Amino acid sequence: MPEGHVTHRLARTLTADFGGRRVRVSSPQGRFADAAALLDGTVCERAEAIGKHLFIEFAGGRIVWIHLGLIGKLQFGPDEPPASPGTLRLRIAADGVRADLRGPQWCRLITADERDAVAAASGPDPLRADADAELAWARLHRSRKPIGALLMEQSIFAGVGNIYRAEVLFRHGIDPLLPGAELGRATFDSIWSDLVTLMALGVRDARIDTVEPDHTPEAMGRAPRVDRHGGEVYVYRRAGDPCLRCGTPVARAELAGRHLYWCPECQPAGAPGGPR
DNA sequence: AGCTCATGGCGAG
DNA sequence: TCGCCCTGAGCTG
Repeated sequence: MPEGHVTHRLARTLTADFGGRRVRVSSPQGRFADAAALLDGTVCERAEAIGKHLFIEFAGGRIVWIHLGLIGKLQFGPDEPPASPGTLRLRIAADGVRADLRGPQWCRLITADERDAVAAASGPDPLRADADAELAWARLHRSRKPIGALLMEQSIFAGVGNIYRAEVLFRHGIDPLLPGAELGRATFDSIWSDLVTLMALGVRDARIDTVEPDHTPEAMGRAPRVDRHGGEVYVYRRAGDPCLRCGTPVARAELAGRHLYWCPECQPAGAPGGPR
């Protein structure tokens, strides 16, 4: 479920549904039972996202820190008995609405100080107004690691995940293996501003769409193909498919422990990228 | 019914 | 760099 657009959207929905309300909190699975008992019947103040971290603040300075990891989900629905309580880590409910958390990487009760420490360790988040892009540039500019790996580092681009990494590199014609130190300032600026735009659209639409109108399968005379993550993309999980710009088969390789997808023609070795 | 994979990240080696 | 954790969908048999 999770790149940064998901956590930001969840924070918004949590605040809208529960902010300022007295809530019921439970952990049918039992793995968060002590904390749930402490929070049950208290007021949920608001929720906030920093990159892929989600913080739900309750009265009394108690904060639930959630990281969904690769498979975690937070789903909303009417307040009715859970279908499979055995996997339900956390439920928050009020006024007939519920939020159900399953399979998170972390779900812990923390203090404001601990939340601040997580925030301090996080790099700038393109979805936050307080993001300092200069910090990302400084860290990236100093590194010999490939830009395709740096884009996955949460201390540089908080909230960016495997889909945005592949798509933003494609959109700017950048060789994923280009070392960060060899990336020009103008290319960095175009990456950053593109992430700001794309991720904000992701929050709005609850899906990742990256394909420009003149490259859509319709415009290119090809069969449409929407990935099961829900959006229309250039290269992510499209290995072997013809590139939507040039027709060259999309390539796939492992980088930073995850599958990376790119077009060998549009992003040739050594390509420094730049605005397109 | 079982296996693999997934928008992630940690700790051990 | 690898193994591991969490859950569920989409395959294969």
